[in-house]
Amino acid sequence: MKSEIEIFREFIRKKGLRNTPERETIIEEIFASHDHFDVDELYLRLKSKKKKISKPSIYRLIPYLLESGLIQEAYFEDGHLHYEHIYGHEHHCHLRCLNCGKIIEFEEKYLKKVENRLAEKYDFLVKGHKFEVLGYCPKCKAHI
Amino acid sequence: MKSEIEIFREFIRKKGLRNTPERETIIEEIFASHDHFDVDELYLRLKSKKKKISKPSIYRLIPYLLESGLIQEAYFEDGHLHYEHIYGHEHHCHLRCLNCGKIIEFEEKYLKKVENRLAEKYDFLVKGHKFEVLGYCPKCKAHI
DNA sequence: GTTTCTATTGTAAATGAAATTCATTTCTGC
DNA sequence: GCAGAAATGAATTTCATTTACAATAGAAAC
Ligand SMILES: [Mn+2]
Ligand SMILES: [Mn+2]
Ligand SMILES: [Zn+2]
Ligand SMILES: [Zn+2]
Repeated sequence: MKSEIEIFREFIRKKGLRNTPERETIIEEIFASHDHFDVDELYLRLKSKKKKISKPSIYRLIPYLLESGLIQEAYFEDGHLHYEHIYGHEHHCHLRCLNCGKIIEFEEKYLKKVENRLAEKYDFLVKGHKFEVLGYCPKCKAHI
Repeated sequence: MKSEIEIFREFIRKKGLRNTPERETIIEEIFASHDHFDVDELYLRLKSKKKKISKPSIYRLIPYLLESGLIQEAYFEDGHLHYEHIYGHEHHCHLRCLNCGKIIEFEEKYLKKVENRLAEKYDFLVKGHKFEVLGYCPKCKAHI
């Protein structure tokens, strides 16, 4: 299986664009962890490792990572978007704590059937779904 | 069944807050239509009806409408939040066109069972869920 | 290797949604 | 009416994201 960076290099070449050390650095940092991420947090992680990457470079890269199928938008929280890896990851849903943001991932195969039923019923070309269950985690529910 | 405005008056009184003509005007406008809405669109609707309500008054009212159970966040699209009525509405999910924003609402009773299973398995206090199916509507899928 | 073309970069400025400040107004209970 | 507290609108601020622009640097052609 190809690595994320190989997928990206191929994608960027096919589009007739250019790869750069900055892009490789950002991608390396994103995929060094398996966690969800947001732009600011990623920027600070790079900064703390003395990698001088500007925020616009991150913002400009994200649409390409989305288009190449390496990441997707996971959820909108605290006023900004959070992303997650998808290349090489099984599709999954999120159980999210409304207080502390804790995320638990789970599978729910039935939803694929719902997609198919809707596609037929409403003549939609269905591309996917997002299923989020919201609530309070064990720690937080005690204090609310 | 109580009207939305009655629910709101009761809520605001119980909190020891005050109702105002501005709030009544905003609430009247929100519930005059059954559609989803966002702040800017609501502001413009009020403006076009010569109702001089400031945007901050709308932004300040929304947390109370959420807290009182009259509305909820529906989805994040085009850089801002969209809301929907919930008081007197059956819970439902959304099929959304990624191109034109068209929304189709549908029911999926099975998801309540998923909630219960997760609550037990992960010791969460579950408050609800969001299930969005994304794709392209009949009109848009022809042009993509 | 050099040239040439143009995508990418970082800095700075601009946007736009949402929140906040503050002086003024308006409720509400006494 | 009066006092105290809450709400208002205009203006300002904040913060995420985007854009402008001049300098830089891939990469393809020579
Ligand atoms: Mn995830
Ligand atoms: Mn709806
Ligand atoms: Zn929590
Ligand atoms: Zn459409």
